[in-house]
Amino acid sequence: MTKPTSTSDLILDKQICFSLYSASNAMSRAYQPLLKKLDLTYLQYIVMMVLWEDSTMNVKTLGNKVHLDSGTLTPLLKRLEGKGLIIRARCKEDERVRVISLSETGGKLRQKAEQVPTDMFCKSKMTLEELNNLKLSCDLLLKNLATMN
Amino acid sequence: MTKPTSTSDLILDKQICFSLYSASNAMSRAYQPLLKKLDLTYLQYIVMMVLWEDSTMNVKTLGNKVHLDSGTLTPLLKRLEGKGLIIRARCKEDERVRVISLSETGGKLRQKAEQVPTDMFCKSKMTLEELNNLKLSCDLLLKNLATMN
DNA sequence: AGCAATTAGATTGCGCACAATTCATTTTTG
DNA sequence: CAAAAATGAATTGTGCGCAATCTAATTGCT
Repeated sequence: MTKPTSTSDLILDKQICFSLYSASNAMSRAYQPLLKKLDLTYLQYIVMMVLWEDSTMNVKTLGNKVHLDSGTLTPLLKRLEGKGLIIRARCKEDERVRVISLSETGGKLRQKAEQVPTDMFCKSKMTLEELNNLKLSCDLLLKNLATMN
Repeated sequence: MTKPTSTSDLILDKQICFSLYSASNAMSRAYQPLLKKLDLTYLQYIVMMVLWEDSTMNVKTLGNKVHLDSGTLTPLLKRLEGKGLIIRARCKEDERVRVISLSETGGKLRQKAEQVPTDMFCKSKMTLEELNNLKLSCDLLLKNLATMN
């Protein structure tokens, strides 16, 4: 992940991954004051966004969309259920499957979230080109790292 | 953080931050098999790297370098001390200050880590240009988000 | 000197991430 | 059709991140 074949690559300032990691943490921190108004964490916001697009979904499908597994999602979904934003039902045809769906309250929350992306765009102080390039790079890296062992 | 002024910006595929977040998670996951040989987590590896560059440092300075505070670092440093990789001393001149220094064992671990950056570079399957651009974008975003409230 | 303000770090509590395991329910197969 | 394999989700345990609070030591102020 660092320019190879120098005296040593174990130098913090050379670490692309560390930049990525720090930027991701900073991003999550920057979201927090905006999401506090919605009483959501960043990941909860992401999950709600998925459900605002498609209001019913099992845990597996959701996990594929957000690149996370039940170990992370199950407790998170229980919390969203506790807030009354989603309903965690069982699938009649296959009792193993947990069907997640948006509740009335959860649907209404969408309006309050509409301003969040614009606010974050302003906070970033970056141009659309820069941000789009960043997104393309991240998507490529994600894809390359996913198709491994 | 998303292209503004469309019907709705609350679409997962438009979310730059979600790409960043997912790439960061994937990166951390990809490091894990490499770092398992060193018995280090990703953040522990980063902290060790800082100490391999400069073997003695207080918690504050370390925190500034890795963009994290004592809430994260104190327990992590205790774990590294538990593994015998670092020493957590007190500063004689100012008893509040915790002086972190590399132990003999911690210093020796550097050799085993030398191959990690190259291995990660291969895993990324990206060019140096792409990675450098990604790093520049991340550093810029981090800087812009840091200089806020 | 004496007290307030500041500073460095530790602690607490919550919510992720994620590997590993477990459990229950299908599905496959001999 | 019964045993084995696979699947979807839940559980367990560890280690972050981070806000908020706390403690102890130092510095500033009068």
